[in-house]
Amino acid sequence: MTNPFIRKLENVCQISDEQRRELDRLTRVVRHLGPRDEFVEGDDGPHVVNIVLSGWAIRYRDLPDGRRQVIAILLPGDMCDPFGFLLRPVKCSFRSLTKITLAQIPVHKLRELADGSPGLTDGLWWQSHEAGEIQREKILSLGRRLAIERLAHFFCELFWRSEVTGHTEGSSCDMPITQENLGHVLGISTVQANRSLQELRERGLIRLADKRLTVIDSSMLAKLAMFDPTYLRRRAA
Amino acid sequence: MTNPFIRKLENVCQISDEQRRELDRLTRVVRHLGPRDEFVEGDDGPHVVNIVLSGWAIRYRDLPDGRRQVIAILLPGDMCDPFGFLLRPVKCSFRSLTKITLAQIPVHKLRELADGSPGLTDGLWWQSHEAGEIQREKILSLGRRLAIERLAHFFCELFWRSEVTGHTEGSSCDMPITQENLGHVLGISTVQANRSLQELRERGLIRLADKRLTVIDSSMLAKLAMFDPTYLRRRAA
DNA sequence: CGATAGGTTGAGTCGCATCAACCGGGGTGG
DNA sequence: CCACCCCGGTTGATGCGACTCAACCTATCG
Repeated sequence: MTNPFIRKLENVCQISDEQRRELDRLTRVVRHLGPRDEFVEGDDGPHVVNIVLSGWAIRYRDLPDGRRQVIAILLPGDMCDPFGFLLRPVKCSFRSLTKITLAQIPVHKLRELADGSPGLTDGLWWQSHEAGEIQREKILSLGRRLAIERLAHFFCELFWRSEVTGHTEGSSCDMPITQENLGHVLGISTVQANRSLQELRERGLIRLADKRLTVIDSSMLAKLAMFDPTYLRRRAA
Repeated sequence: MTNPFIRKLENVCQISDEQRRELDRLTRVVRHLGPRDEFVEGDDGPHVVNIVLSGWAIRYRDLPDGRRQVIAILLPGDMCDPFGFLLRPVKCSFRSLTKITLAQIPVHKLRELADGSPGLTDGLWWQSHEAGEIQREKILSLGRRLAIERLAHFFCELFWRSEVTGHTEGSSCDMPITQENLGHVLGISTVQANRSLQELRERGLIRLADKRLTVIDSSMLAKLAMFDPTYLRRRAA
C-alpha cells in the first residue's frame, strides 16, 4: 500500500520522484497506538508534525461538564493538526478509534522540503484549506441538518475522503466507529445515532456491519444528505 | 480611528512604521456597501483580498431547500476569506449586516509585503489559524450547547473580538444584528433567538437595545456560556 | 465463564420548531 | 402631512425531533 500522505498530496499537486523518496524517508519514523488511546500534539516535542498513516482517529473538544463534540475525523493521510507545520497546536484533544500508525516528521524537515518546492507547499496549504472547508460543512450540518441527514452526509463525506487515498473497494469502505462516537461526531445522542442508522438501513440506502460501510443507493443517500462534494478536493475536480 | 486590520495584526506580531505606512496605503482602495448587500469574493477580480474596515458582515452557506447557516461573523479587521491571500476562495456567500467598507488589496501586493517580513507573514497566518479556532468553537456550540448557552457564548466571543480592535466602550459594544440573523448564526429559529435573549435579560446578564450590547454580569455570562477565551488571541495572552 | 463494550428497544420528557397573530416605529408615497 | 406599509420584535399554542433513563441483548475477550 502506498503512503497515504503522499497519495493525498498528489491529488492536488505534482510530486517528483525525488520528493516522493524524501517524503517516504520522512514518514518512516512512526508511533503505534492502540484503539481508544489519547494522545497529545506536542507529546514528542513541539516540533513534530503528526500524520496518520493507518487507522482512524478523532480530534475533539469537551465542555467542562463533560459534553463531548468531535471536531474532525482523521483518516490515513491526514495531518492531525492542519496548521501543525506552522503554528502552535490546535486547542483540541486527540484519540484513536482503531489501532493507528502516526508518522512523525520534524517541522523543520518538512519546511525545508517544502521551501524547495512551491508545488509541495501548495499541497500542504491545500490540506489546511480542505480541513477548513470540512469544518464549515460541519457547521452547516450541526446547525441545520436533521439527525438522519447529518448521518447520511457523514457517510457521503467519509466515503468520498476514503476514495482519495484508495481506501474504498467498490461501494464499500471501512467505518470503524462506534455509535457512541458517531453521536459525538454528529452532535446527537447514542440512541439517536442508533435510530437514524436503522432508518438508513430500512430505507435501503446503506449497509453497515463489521465496521464496514456499503453504500447501496448513493444517489438517494446524497440527495437525503444534500451532499455537494465541491467542498472537497476542489483542485482535482 | 486607526486601521482595524493593522490593529488586529499588531495584536499578534510586530509591525514597523514603514510597514504600517505601506499597509495603510494598501487599504486605501475601498468599496462601500449598504446594509443587507450580497457580495462575492472574486467580484473584483480573483486576485483581491477583501478586508472589512468598518461595519459587520457574515459568511454563510445555504442548503438547497433554503435553510441557512451563518459560518462566521466578519468584524472590522477581518479578512473575508481567511485563505484569501493564498488559495481559491471559500465556498460561501457573503452579506453585509450594516453599511460596510471593504479594503481591497491585490493578492500579489500583500504577498510581496509579507515575503519581506516574517513577522507580517506570521500575523497573517495567525489570523487564518484564529479563524479555524473560531470555527471549531462554533462546532462545539452547535453540537453541544443549548440555545441560551450558544447565545451567551456568542456574546462573549463577539465582545472579546471587538475589544481587540478597540470597538468596545467599557462593558458595551456594537451588536448590529437582527434576531433573524442571530438564529442563522446560532442554528436556532428566530423565535427561539428572541426567547433566549429575553431570558438573558431577565437573568440580568446583559442589556441589548438599539443595536448595542452591554454586558452586565460578565462572569455569570461566561459561566453560562462555558466561555474559555484561550481559543482567541493566543499569542498575546 | 463471567465481565464488559457495543448495540437495540421502549417510555416519558424536554427543547426547540412551526404557525400565527399582533405590536411599534421608521420610512415612503400619495 | 398623514396614512400606510413593512421590517423587526414579541407572544401564545401546538407538534415534532431528539434526549434521557433504563432495560436487555449479543459478541468478544481475558
